[in-house]
Amino acid sequence: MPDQNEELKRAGLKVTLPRVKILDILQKPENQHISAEDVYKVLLVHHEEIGLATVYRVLNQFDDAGIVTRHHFEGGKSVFELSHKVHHDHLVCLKCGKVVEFEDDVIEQRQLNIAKENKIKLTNHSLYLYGECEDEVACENYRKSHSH
Amino acid sequence: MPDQNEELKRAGLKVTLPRVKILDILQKPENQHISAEDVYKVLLVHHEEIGLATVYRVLNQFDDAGIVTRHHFEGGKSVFELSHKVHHDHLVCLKCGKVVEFEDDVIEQRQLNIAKENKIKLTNHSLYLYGECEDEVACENYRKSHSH
DNA sequence: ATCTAATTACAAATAATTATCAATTAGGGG
DNA sequence: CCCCTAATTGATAATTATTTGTAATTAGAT
Repeated sequence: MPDQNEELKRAGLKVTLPRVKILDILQKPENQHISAEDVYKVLLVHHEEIGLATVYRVLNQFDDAGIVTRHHFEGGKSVFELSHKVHHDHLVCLKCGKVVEFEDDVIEQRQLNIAKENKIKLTNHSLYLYGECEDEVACENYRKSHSH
Repeated sequence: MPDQNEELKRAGLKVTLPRVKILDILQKPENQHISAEDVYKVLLVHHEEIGLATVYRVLNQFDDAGIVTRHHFEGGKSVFELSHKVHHDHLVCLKCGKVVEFEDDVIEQRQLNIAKENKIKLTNHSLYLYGECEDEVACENYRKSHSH
């Protein structure tokens, strides 16, 4: 019994094919930050007959259960990633779409200070850095190999 | 000739009633971070017969011209604010919707370092802190007076 | 005052996401 | 192991935020 199933049960969710399959997809390194639409596309490629509405529903359930985290990157649509134990922020290349995760204690601490100064209890935050790879060749290669 | 008109001309936009009116609304302190929908509602209150599509179009033109800045706060819809000369980030109370602008040189500097370490040239970033007012009475009052 | 390209209003289109609901299924109890 | 029921799913309609097409209107140069 893979511990994927355990994770679902812990969240009070029945172990169903759509949920296991979607969890599978999220686990793959190349899908670390993936949109609902793209999850759906991967399912199609695998010939899994799972509706788009189900994908959205399952991702929302995973978000509620803390299994995934939802991000609002530039461009309108949400992307999801498996929740990590440690908090981190994101650095995104706008040309190739590469996402680098980082964590900076100094920034975290300053944020707490700023919230405190303004008498607001911090519940969460979002920090996204956007830029362009300095190595253009690597950037272009990445873009090609990750275009859906 | 108010310098609002100058601002429009500088951007290569004709001085029309919808654009002047919308710029007017954005100027008001209570509308510093306002959605297209809410701009439209304010126009309705002022009995201005300006279509919602026009509001969106004008805000996009203002964004292109650098007159306003678009933000993607939590909750799906974009909000706009008049572009300030100095960069700043935002602290938002999720209960009353109050927005505090802040600027932190230490955070800015760390961001540059992180981008550099990852060989990405930073073009822009978004940092939003979300929390809840510690003064619940003030929070509730703010919410009431700003509910659209 | 005239003319033309820019702009507008309105309706219809689109994109992302959510709700509805009948049909199906996981998994506990017998 | 089978049955039952509540949970889940798929298909589709509905919603929300936003954009686009188009015919009519208007700002501002000539």
